[in-house]
Amino acid sequence: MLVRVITKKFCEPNVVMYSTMIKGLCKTHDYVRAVGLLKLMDKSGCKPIVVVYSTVIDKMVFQKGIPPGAVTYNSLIPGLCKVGRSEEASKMLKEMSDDQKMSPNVKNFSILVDALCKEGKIEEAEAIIKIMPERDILPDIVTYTSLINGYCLQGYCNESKIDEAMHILQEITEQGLEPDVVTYTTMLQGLFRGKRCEDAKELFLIMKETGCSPNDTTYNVLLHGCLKNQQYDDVKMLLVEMDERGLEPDVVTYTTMLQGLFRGKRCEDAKELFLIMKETGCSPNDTTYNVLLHGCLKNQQYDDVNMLLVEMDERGYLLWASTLSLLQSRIAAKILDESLLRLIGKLEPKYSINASCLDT
DNA sequence: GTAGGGTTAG
Repeated sequence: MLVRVITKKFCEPNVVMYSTMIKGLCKTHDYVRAVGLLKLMDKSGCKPIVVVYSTVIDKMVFQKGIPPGAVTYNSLIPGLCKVGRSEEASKMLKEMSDDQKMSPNVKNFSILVDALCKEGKIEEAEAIIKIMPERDILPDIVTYTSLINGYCLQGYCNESKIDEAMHILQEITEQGLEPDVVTYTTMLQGLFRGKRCEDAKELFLIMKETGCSPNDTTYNVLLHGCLKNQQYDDVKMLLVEMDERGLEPDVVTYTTMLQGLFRGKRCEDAKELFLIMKETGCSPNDTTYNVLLHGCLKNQQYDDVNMLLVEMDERGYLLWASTLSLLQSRIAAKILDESLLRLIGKLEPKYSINASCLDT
């Protein structure tokens, strides 16, 4: 296909190239290829994907009135969900189920369930799950994980939804479905969201007892949850476990931890963690340095300020406005020496017009 | 087809 040749030989195709090719395919009613190209475009991270998706979908279904085949259905249902048209996806899935020649599978249904849950339409998602067995399709662990996630997302404003998520987890386990690492991680995140740290720790133990191995996402969720809920003493424990399992926190996880420790006024722990981070070969980035500087300044820890500024300068990192103003106020108050101003001047953010905005 | 993340004044 042309797009593969272009990608291989020259460069990533841009949105104009994709759209032109997709339009051409639609003209010849080759919707299967058009949808295939849409998927490729989506994967490549081309931005206005939602608009193109909607255009193709409308051309196919609503203008031409072409009865979609199984392949088209399977591409269209996730497409409709992606652009927030889950009601149409729902209707399409019903049509598909009613058609004797086509048999939607658990994947088709799960995509819809997931989309509904993310839109907050839990009841509709549950209705879908209920009709699945009538069509001889059993919801699997992925289907239920999406449902649990749906409840957990609502737990932001309604903590009782977390209980409902736990209840579902218990129910499906009793039915003989085995929760996997994604299910547990989803539930753990929900429990932390509802500030239920003890329940989260207990579930984490159960998870490991049942032989489900936590992965790096699980640990990131745990670390984040513990720090947000001021459970500082668990951090070291979790880091040791990660190490034992050969998992390593990345720069975002370290920076999150540093920020959490500073917020809890655990400056010594934060400094120690920064050393560990460097020793393990995880390179701090500009956010890490700003978080560190910000944390030190707010906690009246001035010994390392000069060193951090020098390191930022060596790496070509800039100061955030908030960090800069903290520095300036400390200098004005004669807490920090004026001689720092020369260095700070080099690290001040410079504002410029982003040329790429003018490209299109 | 399912889970995660860092900046925002005193």
